[in-house]
Amino acid sequence: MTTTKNPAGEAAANTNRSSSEPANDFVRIGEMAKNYDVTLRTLRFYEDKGLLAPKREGSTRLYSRRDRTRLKLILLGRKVGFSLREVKQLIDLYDPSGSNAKQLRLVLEKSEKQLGRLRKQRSVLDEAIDELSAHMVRVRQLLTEKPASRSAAAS
Amino acid sequence: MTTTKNPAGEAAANTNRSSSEPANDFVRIGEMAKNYDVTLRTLRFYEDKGLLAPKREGSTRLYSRRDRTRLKLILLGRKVGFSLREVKQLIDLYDPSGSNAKQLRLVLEKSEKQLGRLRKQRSVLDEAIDELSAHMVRVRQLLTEKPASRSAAAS
DNA sequence: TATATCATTTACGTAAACGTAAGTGGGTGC
DNA sequence: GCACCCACTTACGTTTACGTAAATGATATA
Repeated sequence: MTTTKNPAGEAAANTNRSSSEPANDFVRIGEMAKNYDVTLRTLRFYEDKGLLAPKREGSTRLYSRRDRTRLKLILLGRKVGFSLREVKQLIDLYDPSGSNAKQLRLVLEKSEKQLGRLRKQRSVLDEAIDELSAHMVRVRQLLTEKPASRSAAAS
Repeated sequence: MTTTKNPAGEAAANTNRSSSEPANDFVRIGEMAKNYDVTLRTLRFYEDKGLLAPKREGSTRLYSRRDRTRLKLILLGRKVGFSLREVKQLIDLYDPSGSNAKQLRLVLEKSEKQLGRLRKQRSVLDEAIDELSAHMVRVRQLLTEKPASRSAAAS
């Protein structure tokens, strides 16, 4: 009995561990973390927030291909600036496997809004860059001028 | 004795209150907040953090022109993405009124670093925008195609 | 059997920049 | 003399996305 007790009679083709091929249908949390460059904490956190729901073998989490796809979506969502709450909403729409019609439209809507927010962020950023550059120009002038100048470096 | 007791014998040319001209040498926190569009809480918070140090008339804060200049700098710093801690460092450099030499250089250094961070942020943002746009394209395709398509909307 | 590795849960901690409530004081107008 | 407004202080609350113990369980290897 060195090869596990096979607790629930489930699919237990759990041969070698460090196979780098993601051909295994299920991976454990460690692999998952490595493959997607997130921490274990993050994966558990996402689960806690209802974003992931891997199956369990006893207490051990097993992530399926669907879970991996979901994680990819989550990470994409995060990358493009959605909060986890929003990501969850979007994923909850996607998931009911009936992603047929207005669900996609809703995703588009949200995406457009987010796109707007991103563009605005970019303009704010550009403004900041401009102002910082301008300020640097002023400081440089103070440096090259004779040190006989007064304050007046604000605005 | 309807015109105040003039508590400390200080300059008390405190004539009319709602003068919209910032010609008064000292303003109180309410004016300050209005003029720079910040909350009272913010001003007190900045003071608590050592970023501002208005003088007091009794317990009432009075902000001088220098204080206003400092606030402008603070807000500029915040706008270009410095943390309050960083802003404080920069201002503490500026202020010793001996802003002669390497202080300005240091300001420039920090500013260049920050500029780099801002540019990087922008590139991240641009990437996000691109990815979101790309994703939207895919979703739109799923919408225009006959609804006979399968999953595979990730990545 | 002892050890090492990977996993689990619970739960408090962190960072930034204030928001917000609660209770109080000072000065002014009527 | 009371109502108001503006201001003050103290101090806990908020938000997001995890980090970081701490204590324990399960599995594999030597």
